[in-house]
Amino acid sequence: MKDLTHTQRMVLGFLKEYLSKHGYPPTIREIGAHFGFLWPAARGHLKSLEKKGFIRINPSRSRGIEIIGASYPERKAIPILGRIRAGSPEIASEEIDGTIKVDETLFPGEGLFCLKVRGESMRDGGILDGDFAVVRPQNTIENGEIGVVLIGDEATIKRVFLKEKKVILKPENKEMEATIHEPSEVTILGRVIGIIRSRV
Amino acid sequence: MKDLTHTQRMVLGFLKEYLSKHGYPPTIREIGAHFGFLWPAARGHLKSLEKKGFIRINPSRSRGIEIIGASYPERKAIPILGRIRAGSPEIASEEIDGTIKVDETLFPGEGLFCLKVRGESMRDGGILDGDFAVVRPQNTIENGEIGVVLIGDEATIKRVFLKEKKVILKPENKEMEATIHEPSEVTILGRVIGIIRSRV
DNA sequence: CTTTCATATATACAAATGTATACTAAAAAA
DNA sequence: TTTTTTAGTATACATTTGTATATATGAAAG
Repeated sequence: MKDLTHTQRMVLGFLKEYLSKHGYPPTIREIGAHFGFLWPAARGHLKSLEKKGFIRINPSRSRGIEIIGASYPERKAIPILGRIRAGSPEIASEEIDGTIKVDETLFPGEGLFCLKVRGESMRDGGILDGDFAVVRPQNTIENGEIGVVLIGDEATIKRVFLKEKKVILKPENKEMEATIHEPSEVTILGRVIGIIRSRV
Repeated sequence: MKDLTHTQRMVLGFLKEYLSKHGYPPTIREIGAHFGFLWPAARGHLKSLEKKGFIRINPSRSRGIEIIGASYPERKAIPILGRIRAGSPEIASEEIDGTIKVDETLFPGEGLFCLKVRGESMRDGGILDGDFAVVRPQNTIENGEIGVVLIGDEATIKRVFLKEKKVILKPENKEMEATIHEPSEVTILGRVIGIIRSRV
């Protein structure tokens, strides 16, 4: 996607702000008035934004500006799992401790779930005790990614390496040692695609 | 809140559907056309919906229909600021790079904003490059909390200590040194109350 | 050096859109 | 019964709003 000029970025910012404030987009004249220039100039910026793919202008419709990608982000509730039952890919409702609602755009994908992080084992990787880890369920994982792994009955978050047919689970903490496992011992539940921390 | 008639409920439903589909509300004529009756009838329904408190009609504004309550349910958009202008407590629209929508319950408070973290200075505190820091604006900060501080023209995130009438800004990174400032040199913009990280 | 693009003013015009009023009719409320 | 609310049709009008074009300047690109 092409770069925006300063003015174009400002106009796009105003569009988003106006939209979230009023629930409908501004008119071309309102945009011009906000920035202090005459409105035909605003139209030029809108045309540029459309050409660069940031917005869509519906011809002849008043306020017919759609912000592409962010128009009306579908919000989804991500369930927070207190415990993970061995071998169950689907989420049982009794395991849901609550939900967190976040932008679809921020964490895309289906079937996401959250885990509350316990312990300091991933501290050096920027994952602290009490954080919520956003997990995308998947059966395999790329070498070196942070995954949610089930060992026996317990789910842990570790950086996962695959080496010589062994699974190496490496904590991001200098005081802790990596553990080596047979592939049959561990089950990959998913990849950590995000962290949400609240320290209110 | 008063009950709606069948037609009114239908109209309200269409409003929500149209809004989520297009990103902007329908015109009165579009509402009428959708239901097959002439548009002045639709205006009557809108007036009723407004009187009963379900929508707000902005006079003389095209598509100026706001759905009260239901449209933006218990969710707030937190603006992402690209840069922070010195000395301006209020948020200028040209500085908004986008928004993140999260639960009110997760990050309560008014006037929150987000900053995209740059650099490794808070790495050991679990704040990584590229994270979004959720900031609650406030003028003072408790000793040892993580704050957003303006030095000159630049905003940085540091752990803030107040000691012997000096302000100590301590990076959470063993390779970096704390800096000591006169209180007049620094402006406390807010406290970091959360972190959102997306590594999709 | 010429062309293009970004930015902006100024103006004319057509289309879209909201406002208002008159009228009818059935159902609900007083 | 009488009045109010709901639900329409029909029409006129003013305002809002988008479209288009001519003009100009400075910066960037070729």
